[in-house]
Amino acid sequence: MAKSERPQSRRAALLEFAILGVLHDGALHGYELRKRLTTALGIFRALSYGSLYPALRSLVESGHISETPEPTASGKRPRITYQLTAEGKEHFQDLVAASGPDAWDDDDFDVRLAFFSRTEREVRLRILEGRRSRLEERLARVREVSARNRERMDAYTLALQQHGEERAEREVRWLEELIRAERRAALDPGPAAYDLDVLPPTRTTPPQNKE
Amino acid sequence: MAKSERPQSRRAALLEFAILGVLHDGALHGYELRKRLTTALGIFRALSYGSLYPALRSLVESGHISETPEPTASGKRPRITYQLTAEGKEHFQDLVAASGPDAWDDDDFDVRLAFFSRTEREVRLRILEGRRSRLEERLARVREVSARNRERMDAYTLALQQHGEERAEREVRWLEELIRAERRAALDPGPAAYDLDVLPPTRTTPPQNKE
DNA sequence: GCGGGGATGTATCGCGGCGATATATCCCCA
DNA sequence: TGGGGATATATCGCCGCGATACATCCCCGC
Repeated sequence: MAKSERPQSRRAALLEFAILGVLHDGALHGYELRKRLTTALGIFRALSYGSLYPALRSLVESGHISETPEPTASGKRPRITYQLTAEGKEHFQDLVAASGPDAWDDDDFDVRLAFFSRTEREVRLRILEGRRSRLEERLARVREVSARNRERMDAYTLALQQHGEERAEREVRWLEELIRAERRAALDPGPAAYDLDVLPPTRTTPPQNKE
Repeated sequence: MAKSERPQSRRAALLEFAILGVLHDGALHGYELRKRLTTALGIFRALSYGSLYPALRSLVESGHISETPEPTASGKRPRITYQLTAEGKEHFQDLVAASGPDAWDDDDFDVRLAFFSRTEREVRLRILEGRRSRLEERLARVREVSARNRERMDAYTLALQQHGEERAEREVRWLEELIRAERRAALDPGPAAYDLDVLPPTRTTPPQNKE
């Protein structure tokens, strides 16, 4: 197996994880890969090529992906498609199986969730619950600050504060719904019909079609 | 007036704006200033000294703030307090009066909102409305993507997508409440009892005290 | 059929923000 | 008396991001 080249910063490690995940179902070239990471998955809102291409190069060097120049007809403009190697697949499985203590940070969590359908149920539950308690800690801290100097705050700061709290509460409730669904699916029909379609409609607002 | 030294990157300009705003009601030293910017205001979640001190230096050089070493009793450990200069106050007034086309970006908006009580009503309304349409654009884009490949998405991506949509919808509603309140206060009791206590309770969930 | 504009596509560079780290003082408590 | 934690100032290196460059393809107007 190729040497693994510590993924330097936490940010870069996350990006590499996301790349492996996206590449896991199909080879892509950089441009399309970037679109998947930004538009489709919603993760990495504005990913720069100045981050993407170095990350791809690093992954090639560490042997997790390989690049193949694709000759388009005659002999000009070679597009480069990237695909997972066997080591890359293996490495992704390792990463997706481990729920490190970072898996519930904001960015990390979104990426982990994006690959939940390739994650074991046990790990999914651990991540969801970790995320929930992380969120509850944060909420408690915010509430405490808010209570301590409520009278010193002007109306706008107060409004922002309350909106923040409400958003956090909603996310906790959303997480609890996901957790319940996981638990239900884990016990309900025995080990059959795995992984998909286990979620109830998560929409908590009535099906209003506004505007 | 001192030369103004273009604030380089957008991020740095935002930080300088926030510093001026916080310093506007009282001189502070760096450590406390950082706490205000992170804990209290919620903006700049994790502001590094590697950003703060250079920004302070830049503001001193441009003449917007001044630093005074504070001798603590004998002759050791001089704490440095920073305060606005006349130019700094003036500059902050200019910044708070202008609603540039960036005022409705995520980070920018939070900072602008934090200083709303020192912002004229007209500008407040423009910023709130700008933010709302920005959010609606984003929501429309997300919805469109979501509709285009709903069947290709697994249950988890779908759940994440829906949660994101719902959050955006809520924020739009929250903004509309703020806008209504501004409009009401602008017409209602004539020009008296300005600026504060104009907001109704923004909490939209019933006052449940959970857990 | 020609040329402009926009999407597709690969690639690099400089600037500056951030995390880590160093250093120092003060104060509380064991 | 010394360890631990809050307070406080400061810097450094790494690397992520925005800008930019360059090239191809294709559609549309005229």
